[in-house]
Amino acid sequence: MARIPVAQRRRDFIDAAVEVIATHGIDGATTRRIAEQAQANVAMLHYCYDSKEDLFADVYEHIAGRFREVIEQSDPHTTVLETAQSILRGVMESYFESPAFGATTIELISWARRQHGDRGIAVYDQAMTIGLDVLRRVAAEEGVGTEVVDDIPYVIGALADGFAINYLTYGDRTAARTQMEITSGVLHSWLSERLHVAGKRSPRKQASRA
Amino acid sequence: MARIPVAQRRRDFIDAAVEVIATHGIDGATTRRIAEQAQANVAMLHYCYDSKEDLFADVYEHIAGRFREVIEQSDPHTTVLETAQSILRGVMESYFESPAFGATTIELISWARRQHGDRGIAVYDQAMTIGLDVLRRVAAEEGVGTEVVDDIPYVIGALADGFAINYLTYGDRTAARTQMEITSGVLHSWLSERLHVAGKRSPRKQASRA
Amino acid sequence: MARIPVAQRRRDFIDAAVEVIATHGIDGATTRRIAEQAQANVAMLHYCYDSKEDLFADVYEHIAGRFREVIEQSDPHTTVLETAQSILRGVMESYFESPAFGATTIELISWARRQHGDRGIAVYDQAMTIGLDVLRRVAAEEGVGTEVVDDIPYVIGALADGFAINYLTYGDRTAARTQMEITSGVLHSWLSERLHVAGKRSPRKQASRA
Amino acid sequence: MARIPVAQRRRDFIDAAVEVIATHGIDGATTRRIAEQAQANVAMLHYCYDSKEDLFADVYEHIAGRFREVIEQSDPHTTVLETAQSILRGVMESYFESPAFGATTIELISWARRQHGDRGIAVYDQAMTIGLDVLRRVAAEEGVGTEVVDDIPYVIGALADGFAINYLTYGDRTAARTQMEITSGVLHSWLSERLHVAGKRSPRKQASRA
DNA sequence: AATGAATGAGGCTTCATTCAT
DNA sequence: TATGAATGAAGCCTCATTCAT
Repeated sequence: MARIPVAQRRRDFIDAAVEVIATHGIDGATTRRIAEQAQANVAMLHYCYDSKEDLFADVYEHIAGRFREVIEQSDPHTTVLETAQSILRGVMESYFESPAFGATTIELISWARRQHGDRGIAVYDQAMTIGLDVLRRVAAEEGVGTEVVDDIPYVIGALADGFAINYLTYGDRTAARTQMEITSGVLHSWLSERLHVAGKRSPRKQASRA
Repeated sequence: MARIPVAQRRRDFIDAAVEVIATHGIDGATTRRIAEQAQANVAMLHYCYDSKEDLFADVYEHIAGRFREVIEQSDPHTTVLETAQSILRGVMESYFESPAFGATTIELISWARRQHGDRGIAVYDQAMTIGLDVLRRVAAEEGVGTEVVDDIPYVIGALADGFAINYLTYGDRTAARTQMEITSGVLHSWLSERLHVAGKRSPRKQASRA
Repeated sequence: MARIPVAQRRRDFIDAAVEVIATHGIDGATTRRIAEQAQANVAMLHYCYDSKEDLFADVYEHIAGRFREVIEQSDPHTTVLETAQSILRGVMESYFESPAFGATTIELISWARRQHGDRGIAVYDQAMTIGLDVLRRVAAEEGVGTEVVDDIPYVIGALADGFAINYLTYGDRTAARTQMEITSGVLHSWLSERLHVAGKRSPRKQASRA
Repeated sequence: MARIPVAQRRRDFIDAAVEVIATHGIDGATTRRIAEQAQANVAMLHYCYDSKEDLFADVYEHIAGRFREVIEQSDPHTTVLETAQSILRGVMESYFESPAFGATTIELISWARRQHGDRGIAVYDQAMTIGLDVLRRVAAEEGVGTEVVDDIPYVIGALADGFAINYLTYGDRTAARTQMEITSGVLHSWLSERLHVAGKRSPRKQASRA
């Protein structure tokens, strides 16, 4: 009935897919359910996307895009510590704001690993690389050796993923708020110590601490 | 075929399921594949388990059991810091030793959240509770206020889960070894600081630091 | 797009259909593919033809028309033997020149038999009748009894169809050239003998030889 | 219900497929229709065959097998002429006896050409080769140069295919009987002349006549 | 005359599960 | 205890066709 251009329809399907994946998981995200959620026909889905996998790839890009936004918005901060904190908080907040987004992210990571080995890594890597770039830029301005920041993206990622799994399992917003604080504190402790140690040495050449 | 008692058969199916879930994901873990991996018949599977879901529930318990073992083995340590470190390391090592175990865990967490909201929480909670008990016991012996350790299980869980996702995505053992060190270091920094702060105050009443 | 009159569009669709049927077979000849080949829109096809079946009926007529042309071009020859040879050769040459034409013919014969029992017969019959007319005219001029030629169209048809199937299966042009000679020789042998026998008898009443 | 072993079921499906292909053509031979004809379930079909294509491949072999039988039964005849006639008649009779067999053969030839280029050729070739072997053996016993028979299989094949198409189009058994006689006569005329010419030369070294 | 968007029907295939032996 | 055979439901996808512009 309502004649909607394909571009818009695609966006609808992506949103619908995020919702359905979050609720039913990757394997429960059937074309039927997604079409229903998008108030469309199963045939329509295949009019917009050649295959279900194509749709998922777009969902994947969509999710990755939101990560990029979150990370890049943390640019203006001045110190490495503040920037890292800002990125971690941004990511956790976006999980917090939209549990569907978080759940879908976790589901897609598994999906990507199985279906597209390299592709899954690529997007994950991309997020890491962008974070690293931001941090290095800040480090340079701060006069800190850029190698100091190399491990930070991994720690941020691990903490954020860990927070997400916990939040999604319990679904408790109050507890999640507290855990965001704790998680943030964990990053703060580690990074403060790390930067302090690095500061004592010559800013060049610094080995990663175990 | 050799007549195998049901109990043994069940164990075979659980092991087979772990392997298949790790390789093909939850959705790729079909009854056929699991039966094949267990060198059994599809009908046999339904002779041992009423439904696929029942089998998965058992798999879930099995995984939880292994976590319990890992945690409880960390009991003998004397300080809170050492105990926490030991638990985290133990969990990460078990992921590292058997990627199938790690992958299956991640898959099952999502599955449990969807299929058995409460049940998923129950098992997760159980692991947390056991960890907390161990830590409290140690804290009491160490003469530290037991509330200090309340947040530790969450942090250990988040760090371990984050490590697991990263490791499973990249599948790089060398990088994983390094990341185990980093992750361990993160816990150390946070916990040292936390315990130090707690020590300066009166051992009673201690707020979580933001 | 350029505004093309329906009549021209129809011709384009027919040509496109011939090409697509030859390549993908009757069942692979989808509206999409045909429209694509005709550089048109799927909806356009249904603007020109009410249904896919209608289009195929037109394709069928088109093919039949080409047969008529081939047969009628053999008119000027003077003896029955020469005329029959000319028709057979003409048909085989047209298969040889355009394998798409041959393949489509074979495909459509099956289609017509299934879809339009009578219609399929009609077109086949038409070609036979035209051939028969031509041969009778020549026979009359040659002073031979016209009944002698009654079976010739069937033999020509059978030999031509047999040649076509073989050629389309192997797709070997060199072999096909040789087989055209052989096929031609077969007709020659049979017809010479038949005409010789008929000549010896009274030109009236002649039984088909077993 | 009726618990039938897979081997038997497979045979049922093959028979059903022959029937359905004959009636609805290759493209009309859907799994549903075939299962229905075999009084089975669509899922049952996939229990016996991994895919529809696998079933068709078996149908193909089945058809080819019947051809082999027909050809090999013509072995005992003593002269090349009689043997060739016997083979041609045998093939035509089998078409005549079971129009479904004939129609399916024609349909499968197209299918094989499209789906399995080489495989289609292989079976066609096989039939030709077997025919050639039989003829050569007879020729040797008859003291005729074996090269004389090289073109005979092609001619038999072409005549038989041509007969089949005609018969299947008209479906007229009375006419078909007559046409079998005519077709047989065509082969007789050609072969007699050919053998006569070959006989006049030295029985060794003989070029194929155009 | 032309074309993007829409859809119900049906294609093949796989699934978890049950039945009969 | 064990296992071949059976099946309804549902998976993804493509088709011919129509609608609205």
